[in-house]
Amino acid sequence: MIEKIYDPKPVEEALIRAWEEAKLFRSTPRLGGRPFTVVIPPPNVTGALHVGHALDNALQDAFIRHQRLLGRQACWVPGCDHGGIATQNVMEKQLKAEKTDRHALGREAFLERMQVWTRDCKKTILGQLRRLGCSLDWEREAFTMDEVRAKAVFYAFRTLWEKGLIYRGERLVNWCVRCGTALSDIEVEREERKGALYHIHYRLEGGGEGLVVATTRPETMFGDTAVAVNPKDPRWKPMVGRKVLIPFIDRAVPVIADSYVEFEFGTGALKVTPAHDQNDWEIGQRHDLAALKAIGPDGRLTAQAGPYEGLSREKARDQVVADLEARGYLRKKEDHKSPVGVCYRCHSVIEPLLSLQWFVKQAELALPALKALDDGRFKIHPANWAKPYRDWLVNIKDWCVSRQIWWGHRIPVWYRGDEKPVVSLESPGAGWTQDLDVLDTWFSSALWPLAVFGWPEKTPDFAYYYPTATLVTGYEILHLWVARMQMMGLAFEGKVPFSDAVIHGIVRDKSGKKMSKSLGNVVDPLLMMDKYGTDALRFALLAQAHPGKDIAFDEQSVLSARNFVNKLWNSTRFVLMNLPPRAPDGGYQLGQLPRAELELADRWILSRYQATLAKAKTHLDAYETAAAAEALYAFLWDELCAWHIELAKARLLGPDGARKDAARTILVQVLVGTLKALHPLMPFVTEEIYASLKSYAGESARFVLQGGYHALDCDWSNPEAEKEMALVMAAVTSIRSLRAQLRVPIDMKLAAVAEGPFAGKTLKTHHAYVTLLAGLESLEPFSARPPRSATAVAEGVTFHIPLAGVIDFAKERERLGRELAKAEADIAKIEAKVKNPDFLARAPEGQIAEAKVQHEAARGRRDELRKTLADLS
RNA sequence: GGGCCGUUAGCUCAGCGGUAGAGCGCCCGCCUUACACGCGGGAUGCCGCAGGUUCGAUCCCUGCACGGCCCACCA
Repeated sequence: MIEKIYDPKPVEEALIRAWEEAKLFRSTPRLGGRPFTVVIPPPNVTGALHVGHALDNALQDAFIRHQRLLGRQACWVPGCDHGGIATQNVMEKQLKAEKTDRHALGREAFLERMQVWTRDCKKTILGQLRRLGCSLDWEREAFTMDEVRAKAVFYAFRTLWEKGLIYRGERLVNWCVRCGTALSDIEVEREERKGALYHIHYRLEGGGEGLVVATTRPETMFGDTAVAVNPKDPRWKPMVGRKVLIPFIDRAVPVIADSYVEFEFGTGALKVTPAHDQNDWEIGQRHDLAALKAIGPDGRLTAQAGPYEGLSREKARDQVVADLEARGYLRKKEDHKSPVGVCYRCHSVIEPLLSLQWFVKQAELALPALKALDDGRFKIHPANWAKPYRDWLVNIKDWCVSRQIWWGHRIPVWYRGDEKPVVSLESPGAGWTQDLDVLDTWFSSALWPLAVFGWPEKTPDFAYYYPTATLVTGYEILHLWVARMQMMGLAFEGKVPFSDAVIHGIVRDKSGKKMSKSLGNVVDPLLMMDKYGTDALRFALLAQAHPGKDIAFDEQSVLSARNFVNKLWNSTRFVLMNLPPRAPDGGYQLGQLPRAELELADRWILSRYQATLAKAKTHLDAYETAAAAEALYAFLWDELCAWHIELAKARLLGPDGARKDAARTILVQVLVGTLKALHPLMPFVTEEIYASLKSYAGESARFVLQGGYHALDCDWSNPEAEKEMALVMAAVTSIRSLRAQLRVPIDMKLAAVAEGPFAGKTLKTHHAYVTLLAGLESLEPFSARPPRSATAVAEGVTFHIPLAGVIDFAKERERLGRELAKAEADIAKIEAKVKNPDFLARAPEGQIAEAKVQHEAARGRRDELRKTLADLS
């Protein structure tokens, strides 16, 4: 450990191996205390991990390590999700590149290929999680489609079926033409697309003017089974009850009255296509209309469309519009923007399609989840996500769970002729055929916290680890996944599957845009780790992960974090350089310090140290990594390194003895304590450093996690020392500022004279601090102002530094002028308060007293500056 | 249409009732032996707009504007 620069790669590799060999993250059921259990949001086996995963898992790892350091038994379960449509799409792309497709391959062969792909992909993903430093219990690896999970899925399906909560029926569903499958409502995203509103003339049956409907989807008109108008619309009232003819095919449909229709929109007349529009479907239900399919599952027009049969939706629209126009049916075409549903996996436009699907009834399942939220058994962090979560549960609709793809859990229902279907994992016997569909991938995901512990078997693991503690995930799957886990967990076991959900934001690119392959703005976490080290990437992400907020990811932040890692490394290097080769028996302990005799820098840093550890703990308890990171960063860099280490140097370089040992003790203890506090955020460098420091701290644990957080031997908080040190710091800064602004070379040692109300005490006790840090040669109490001197005014103390022949006094006057202006601005602000009778009458006493002190101080400062300026003129 | 979040230094973002903060960037000076992945110093802000509450508001309340996200059946 002597390199000037920390080299992460070899350290990380060695530690990953060491942790795993020591089974450091292994958890088994044991007596006493509830464990802190977390299940990983299983990444889809679609490829490699992205920065979003890095954030999600870094957060979980931070929380898990934090709990372990607090002494809690913790368990973090790894695994992957088979990822249904998403994964099948990846494979289909591969096949396409090979100029073939899944149908040519056949179901069996296709699934075999999927298995091979899955195996490789899991390996990649879990390897990446290892590299990220994730303290997962590797022996618990689970997969949503492995044998144990398949049993859970079957059991869940059967139980819901038996309770009458699963049914099969022909409904209007969201159909993705490209993926060739139905989707649930929440798998449909809305996108604003430019289109047109077409005004189309429908003639009256038997002659007559008829009416004009307005539609964005003329190609669906072959599926029309009515035209609807508002019952209160005087324009169309006479038409109600008559019949109009669909252009080209001349099929007659009734004009009906339904209050769903808006007066103002379009022409006030709506063509009703129950088989291809949700609203039309509902109107159809109310009026007992037939649902005619004009578009098939392949996205092409059906025989209903007569001459247009076989055309794709898109081509049909163009053709129909052209023909309408040619034949004089098109009365008007206006630009129209409307939100259309698109597939969340492939972004092609969703076709509402009438088809036979499996559904899970939701209303009944949602109630316990609502109750758990309302009575606080389930908490969402940050809390503002609770409302959208709640609203969704309240307005929940039945969940379409069947998918017309191959990759997934096959629906365990078997059919034979007209017999009643049988729910079974295996074939019930000869002649039975299984349902061709598979279950929505989110069905198995919803069971994840149950299934990873062997449920529905009553395993010891399940008894011990379920329910879990905290779930960490992004807000984009709050409904898709979080809500469904709550529903399932409560439905099957009567307990919330996790008591807390931590909802984080999305990692976006530098300019705030969502990362996507097509935009080419994706950040590869592996590349970041290669360049800057894992700790740097983790720290950069965690330091920006404010609850629920998106992160605009800039590589610069990783570089800053890398610098911070190096800062920690070098402070350790410095401390080690100043320690004897071998640690004393029992190490350096704070308890051995002569408390009463500690010098200011020590009392101060211990006070700050204690406050910082408390702050970091509070923030991590509340899942706020950014605030914890900031507190530790500021403490280590701006307090420990910038001031305390500088002040300790004198003693460390001096003769052996009690003073040196005190300095060593404090440095060792504070550094080890800080490093442990940082460990959840950056496990590698802290582990590495701990190994070389622990003996000096009198610790024998092999790894940080085994040692637990540093416990303080007593209360080191010391407001007086903090106040006094602030004075020293202000004094040093003011002299440094003077030097810098007047270009006094750093190696030129200055002789100074100090005066002021606190000067006596400050000088006497802390003479050495100011002398050392401000580059003074001598510092004498004020007896008389030396002639031709520059002046540094800090709060409560004024330094006069003779500099005749060194500096330009015109410049000094200028500088003092700036200082004076600042002082006067301060006074003005404070006076506005102190001279306000209302403030004096109504503000709390402490505030008034404080303001008066500030006022006095500022005035003293101003007077000092004025006097000095006068002397120089 | 409903809801949520944001609007603070050039950029990215903290702070959320008592004289405006960080990181990066910028300017000046330093290889001062832990660290140039560093050290010292400096500049920069109508804290979105308008009202209100308060002795006092960047912070609380109400409107408004702009941006983003989620939900939603105007074809």
